[in-house]
Amino acid sequence: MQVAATAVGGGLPVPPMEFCQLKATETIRPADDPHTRNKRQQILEAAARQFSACGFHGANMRDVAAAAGVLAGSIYYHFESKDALFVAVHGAAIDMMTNAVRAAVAGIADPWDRLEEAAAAHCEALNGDSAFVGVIAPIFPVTIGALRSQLTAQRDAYESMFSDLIGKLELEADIDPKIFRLHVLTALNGTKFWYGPGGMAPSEIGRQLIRMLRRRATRDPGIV
Amino acid sequence: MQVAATAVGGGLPVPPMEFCQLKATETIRPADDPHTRNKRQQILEAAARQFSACGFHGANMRDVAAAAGVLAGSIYYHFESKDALFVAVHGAAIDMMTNAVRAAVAGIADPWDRLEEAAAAHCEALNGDSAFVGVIAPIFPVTIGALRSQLTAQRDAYESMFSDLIGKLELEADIDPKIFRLHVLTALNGTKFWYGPGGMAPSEIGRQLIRMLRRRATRDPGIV
Amino acid sequence: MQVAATAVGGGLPVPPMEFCQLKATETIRPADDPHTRNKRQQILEAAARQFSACGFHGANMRDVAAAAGVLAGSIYYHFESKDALFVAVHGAAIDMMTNAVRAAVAGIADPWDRLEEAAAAHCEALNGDSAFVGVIAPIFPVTIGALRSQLTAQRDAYESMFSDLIGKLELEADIDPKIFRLHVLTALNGTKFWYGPGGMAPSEIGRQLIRMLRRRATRDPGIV
Amino acid sequence: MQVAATAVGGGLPVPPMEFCQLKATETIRPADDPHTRNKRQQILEAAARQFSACGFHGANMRDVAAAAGVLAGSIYYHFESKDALFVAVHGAAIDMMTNAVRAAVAGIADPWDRLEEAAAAHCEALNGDSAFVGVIAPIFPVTIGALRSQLTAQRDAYESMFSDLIGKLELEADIDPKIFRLHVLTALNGTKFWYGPGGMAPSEIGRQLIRMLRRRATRDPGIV
DNA sequence: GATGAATGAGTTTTCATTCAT
DNA sequence: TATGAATGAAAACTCATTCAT
Repeated sequence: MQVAATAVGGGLPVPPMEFCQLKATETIRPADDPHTRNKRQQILEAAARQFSACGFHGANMRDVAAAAGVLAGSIYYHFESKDALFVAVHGAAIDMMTNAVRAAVAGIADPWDRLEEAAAAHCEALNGDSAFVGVIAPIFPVTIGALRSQLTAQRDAYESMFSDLIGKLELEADIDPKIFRLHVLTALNGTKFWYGPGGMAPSEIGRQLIRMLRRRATRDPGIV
Repeated sequence: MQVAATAVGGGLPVPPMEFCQLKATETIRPADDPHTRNKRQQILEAAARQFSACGFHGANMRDVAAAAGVLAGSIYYHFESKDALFVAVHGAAIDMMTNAVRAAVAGIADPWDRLEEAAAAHCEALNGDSAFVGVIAPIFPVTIGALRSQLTAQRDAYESMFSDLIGKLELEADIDPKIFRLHVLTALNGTKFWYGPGGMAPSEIGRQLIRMLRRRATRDPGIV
Repeated sequence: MQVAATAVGGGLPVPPMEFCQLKATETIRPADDPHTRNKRQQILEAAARQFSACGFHGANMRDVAAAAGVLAGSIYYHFESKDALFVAVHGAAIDMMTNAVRAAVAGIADPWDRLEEAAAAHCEALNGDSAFVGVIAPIFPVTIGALRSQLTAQRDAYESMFSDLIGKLELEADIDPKIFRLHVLTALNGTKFWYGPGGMAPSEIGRQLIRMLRRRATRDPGIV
Repeated sequence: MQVAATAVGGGLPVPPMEFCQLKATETIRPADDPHTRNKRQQILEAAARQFSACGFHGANMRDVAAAAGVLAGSIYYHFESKDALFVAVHGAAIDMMTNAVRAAVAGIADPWDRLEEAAAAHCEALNGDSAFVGVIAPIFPVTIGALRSQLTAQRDAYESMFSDLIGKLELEADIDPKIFRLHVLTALNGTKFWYGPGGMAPSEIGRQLIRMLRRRATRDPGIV
């Protein structure tokens, strides 16, 4: 199931609020759904959707529970607290993206090609069919102090992959690789706010970003 | 007073939570402060800081009030609701940024130079000394449905400036100007999540982004 | 209004549970009651009754609120938390007892007489018409760690009055004054569990305890 | 394992909360422990410790279960409800104390000596090495209505032993035997709130109370 | 006998909002 | 204009209890 923002007014659109407004019951999957592995997983997925759509503070446990087909109290059998649930979702999302990116770059040699594949995979995971990983992007600013260190730790390993990828590029002397990496990642994450179905495919959007940054001189020095 | 995120762990850092943890009283300016223009303005500024730091749902009226040196109930004389307060802050921020960008590009002819100045101004306003406009970036995902249309309307005029700026560029054929614009704006806004004092200046960070994207062929065709 | 335990079965009775079972509405005093000083005081009194009757964990904020004629949320305007409310009640109770005991011993010279008056006052305050001070006795065992230090501090001053009173007695050599004080105070507090109207007056019960302990040899050596 | 209150600040100390703060797992005895008789007994003991330390409302089934090495649901195979569990613990405690007191006074003739031995035994059982009987004292005030009659019934037999013991004393005419008994029992129970290891032994504390009350005239008229 | 998973009513607490003064 | 006090709905979380396995 895919929930995506539709660009409104042609500009940088405000993000999708569908879940926040959706009656929780509409998103309940029946217990016998073949895709249902177990309750913990269902809760994790429901939480991913709610956090994705509403942010940490905007999401509430009752809606998560309803979306997972359980009562609010039942979540606490599986997760210690809202914080812990968020950390679990975030960790799972990071894991998925790590796997996706790793698989995407495997067997590719050219540094710019590797980065392009990584960006495509990141964007695809973030906006693709599962959209489980939506938490990655939007919750940044509503994260509370207590969660910071845990989330940072989870992200570090993921982002070091991009550091490595970018470290292999031959960037112009006036480009700081760290600034480069941060701009790339935030632009990629930013797609969560404006991507909508019907337009360019997520992976292609990711690719475009890297192509914009790829200097012709580097890419195809002979012609220039 | 400036509150900025410090990059933690070398990766994409979680954003600054200083305001959320600051005792409200510490941010109260005495009513006779020479900088105090009036209560409405003070509330607006306090709200900008809180919304910036905590997001829409994470911020609360009592802290805004305390930071403005009034009681919670008093806000309602000046603003109809939390939503209205947010829209007012957002509108004021957009106005400031519009002015800043307009002033920055005035008198500059080259399209890429114009974009670079615009990006520098955007970044400076977002992360600079006043940082009033912080609301622009982080609260996207926690915005509730009822606010969407109002916020979108406020943004449209601002973003059309960037549309115009980018429309003047001679982009490669395989680059979609709309995707280009969205990537630029989200990357620029993303600086809110990782910029910290002590590193590169905000305006230089904005400039770097455009320089990364500026094709040598386009910028300086004679040499290539 | 007085709520007291009635001894059941002739033994050490379990304490009164009337308040726990009473419908909250039955204890609401109308807002125009002449005895009503203000809401904070009313909440304090209602809390004293609930904590007295049910203990710290057994009492709940909703019942306290209802008994004070406000909604549960309103309590938090006056008190930061349940803990803080309890500490406030406890402190007020200690103050009342301190005053009562101080007044009772004023102008009396004989050490045993002074202790007897103090015991009478303590018992009277604990079980008398107001019974506000009921918290003193029963909540001991349900006190949570975080409250311990605050409650202990409040008690120390009060109990040092008894230390002083007892220090003036000429106790037999084999009687430890500290053990003596602790036995006296717990016995006095214990009356909260078994005192009931219709029997001996509280002050007389307190007096009896001291008389039981007062050695004839000490009191009236000439006759023996 | 013994958990006792340490007097804090020199006054009537708030009671021990060690168990409430102890991680449940730390108190689990492995199932093959030679001291383990059976699960029911383990649950009873764990419950005694929790109720003792936290009171009826403050104790919770999950901690009792963890301390007994079972899951919360499993308790319900052995006991119908939390109330029933409490009644069982209370009954067992009363039985132990009854046996202890009966054994202590056996073969002793002098009424005051008999009472002194009974008090020593009561205090020893309450604060001694096993301290299983801790429930006796502190939960009084948090007992809920439904339990009253059952608890009272269990206590009656125990307390009638003290009635008998006291009935044999030749008390002064102005001392009411019932008041005397109640003061003695509550003072004895009160030791639970202030006794701590390192000071006087529990049995000696009990003895001291009786010695304080034992009139020299009555005890040893010839000498005086 | 025991467990894992859930329940649902209840807990304390928060917070946007109102309103008489 | 601003405040002190209150509201009431909703939040996160707890906990005794149930029940199929």
